[in-house]
Amino acid sequence: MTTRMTRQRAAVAEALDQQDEFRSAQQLHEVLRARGDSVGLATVYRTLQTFADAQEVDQLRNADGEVLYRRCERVEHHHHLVCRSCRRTVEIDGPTVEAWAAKVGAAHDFTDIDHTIELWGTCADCRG
Amino acid sequence: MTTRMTRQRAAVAEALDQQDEFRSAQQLHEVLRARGDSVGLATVYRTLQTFADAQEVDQLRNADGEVLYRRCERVEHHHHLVCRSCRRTVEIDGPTVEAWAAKVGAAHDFTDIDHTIELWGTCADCRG
DNA sequence: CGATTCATGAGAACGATTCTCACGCTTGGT
DNA sequence: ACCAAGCGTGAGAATCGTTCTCATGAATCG
Repeated sequence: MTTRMTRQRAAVAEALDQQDEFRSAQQLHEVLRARGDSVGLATVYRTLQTFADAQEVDQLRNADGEVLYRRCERVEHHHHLVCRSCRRTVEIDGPTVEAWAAKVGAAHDFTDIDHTIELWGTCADCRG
Repeated sequence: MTTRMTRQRAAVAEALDQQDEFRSAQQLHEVLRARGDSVGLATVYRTLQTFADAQEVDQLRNADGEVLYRRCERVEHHHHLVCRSCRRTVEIDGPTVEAWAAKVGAAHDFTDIDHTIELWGTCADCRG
């Protein structure tokens, strides 16, 4: 076996599902505490990392360097357009960018190309 | 006044110019120490931040979340293709991606679009 | 039911970065 | 050049997100 089902993992998964936007491990920990499903902070971190490794959640860093997690609609590879202020997120499909990234990498003889492509902006609601 | 010229700032700028690849504040601090131009770590951090704010150096985060700095050839906006292992860097021009990012942002009614687009790969030399 | 072994949690440890604050040096004006 | 004014500096403390430690708890398999 490699992954056991525990009360904690179920709780983190559920808390994650209730969120619409990207959240930090600490925020999710707080959500869990508020719900009464107390889970240790270290466990929240570990669980999120496990989910991310299994590609069950998406992960990105905000400008402050904090890691944020979110369970996205689509499982396939995609990018995000995130509101700087409320974190409202739009999942983006970028076949053009993917191709561009691959081409640029090949052109310079780099392999195993990986790309970090995220868009940040201010959404209509946060503009007043 | 807002920016004074000090021995420390000159030293950091010079150390930065001697580097071909992206370096962390701590690495640059070490470079300075090795050269004999001792500068406090806090000052290195502050100075790099100042340079970055003035867009005199480019800044990005590696997978570990560390911030890396580099004085690039071109001053205009561009992206980077960086070798994961040796950090060899290629400056990339991405008019297509820029346009794509702007269009996607507008399509979802987000303003002040900012994008994080960096490519990571393994360069020819690091492949053996 | 038990044994095995992964998972958990509290707190310590870490590592990068920022802050504090007294002292020093650059600068602009004279 | 000389000085006053105030930004810049540095050593170490403080932050803060994240990871590690390790004894204890609980899924899972037979």
